[in-house]
Amino acid sequence: MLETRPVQVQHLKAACSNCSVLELCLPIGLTGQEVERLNTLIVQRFKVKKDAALYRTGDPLRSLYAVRIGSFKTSMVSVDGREQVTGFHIPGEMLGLDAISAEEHACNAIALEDSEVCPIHFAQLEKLAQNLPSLQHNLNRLLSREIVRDHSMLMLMGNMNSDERLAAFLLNLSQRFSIRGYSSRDFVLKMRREEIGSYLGLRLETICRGIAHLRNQGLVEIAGRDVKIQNMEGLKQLVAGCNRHQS
Amino acid sequence: MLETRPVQVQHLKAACSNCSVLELCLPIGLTGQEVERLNTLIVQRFKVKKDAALYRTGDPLRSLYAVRIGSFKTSMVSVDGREQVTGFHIPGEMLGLDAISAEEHACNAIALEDSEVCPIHFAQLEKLAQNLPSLQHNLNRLLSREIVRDHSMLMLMGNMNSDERLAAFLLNLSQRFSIRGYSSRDFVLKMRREEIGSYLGLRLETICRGIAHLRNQGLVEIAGRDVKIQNMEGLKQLVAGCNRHQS
DNA sequence: CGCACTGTTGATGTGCATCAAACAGCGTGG
DNA sequence: CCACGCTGTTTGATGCACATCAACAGTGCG
Repeated sequence: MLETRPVQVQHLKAACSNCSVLELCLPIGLTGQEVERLNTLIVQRFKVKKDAALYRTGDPLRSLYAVRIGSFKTSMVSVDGREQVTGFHIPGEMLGLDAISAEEHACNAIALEDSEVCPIHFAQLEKLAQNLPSLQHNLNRLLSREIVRDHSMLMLMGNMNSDERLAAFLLNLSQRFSIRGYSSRDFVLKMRREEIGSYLGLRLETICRGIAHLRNQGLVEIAGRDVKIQNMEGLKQLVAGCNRHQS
Repeated sequence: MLETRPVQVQHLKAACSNCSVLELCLPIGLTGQEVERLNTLIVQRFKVKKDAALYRTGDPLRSLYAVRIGSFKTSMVSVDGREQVTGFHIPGEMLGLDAISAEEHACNAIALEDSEVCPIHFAQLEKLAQNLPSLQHNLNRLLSREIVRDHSMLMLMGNMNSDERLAAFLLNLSQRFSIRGYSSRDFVLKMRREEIGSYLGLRLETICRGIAHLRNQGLVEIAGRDVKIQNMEGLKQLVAGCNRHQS
């Protein structure tokens, strides 16, 4: 399907090698034989119903999870019940990286729709990675990429106003859908306004108003959860002042 | 200086095995022999003058850096010049983890005072980690811990008011100094009010006012950059509603 | 169909940003 | 030695962006 696919994997049936999100998760850059070995880690994929938890804060780390189908939010909940959404995850993205630190999950992962994941047994993954340098390297990069992403979110929370945050959010989703092979201009939000708000450090009403602002500027057309981006460049300009740069 | 290639740990002069921050960085849990091998990665420690950059955004990743003496801030700068401080780093803490992702640094690291670091050549570290499972495990945990820390910051930015943020900041520093063997009630801020503000998503004036509030409540005594925590429990209660918990 | 959930829009309030001014510390040079 | 400028801190006055409160409309599911 893609040129990044390693050789002779077409007969593998159950895991990474015929997984549609192959190139986005751990196996990228591995040879067919190496993928085959990674394959052995994956006991069996499973489904998670909408609104069900894939894991919860404090659950012991058994596996990392690659999202195959559907989408998830990860969130922390304070003792007084306030939720902070820390991320949204679409197919091809990894869940559970924050659990490696203390060997227990540090957030909740909730399915935003009926979804399916590839569990990757972590202890076995670490063991296998000892013998597969490129697998280890990919895991390192995956962890580091999450750190970079979080730092961008801190920049957003610290320096952007509400409209800029919303624009940045939509652009980010757009890019990730694009990488996945979906339309970058036309997609569906699987999360509620309140969850977007929590993620961006805003109230749900502010999200609604931000949507209205972007619509009035002709940048997007958003009806309910259906998004059409009408002026990608305009959106980028809106966020432009806040991107990091050299020096 | 490329001095010794010693065989026994007690003879080592230049690296991990006699480093005062040994237990906090990568070598934790390694055997003496393993530390010796890690040792070979460290070409030579070096000093960074106050206000000088250890690295800058876009610099190629050569090494990770363990802070030995002094302190650093890491920050991203937007094209219109606004700075977002993404972290402060004291001795025993690692710098440069966000560079693994793209093999170039994603932020600036600036010394807050005259400081000293241990560079750890990353390519060699990865290679060595192939043969030292516990070293690889420590690196994984280090990366994951940074992710957990960033998620806590997102919670802070999304859900806490200015006084709570400041209290959380002081408590966090206090705990880290405590781990390092320094006083948890009595320490010096090496950064300016403006940098604290950037880190917490607030203006410097708001930091000053927050300090006044905490002082008026008898929680702390802060004069310039000298901090004395007078009511640790009170500070914790102030932040309490915002800590993550099970479920 | 009806009820619960989600989203939209308006009116009002407030926490923090912004603007402004004074002060403290500190090194420099007359 | 003090005068001076520079940087960093503190405190006050004012304004604004977003939160909060409230009413209502749209959506979907039992």
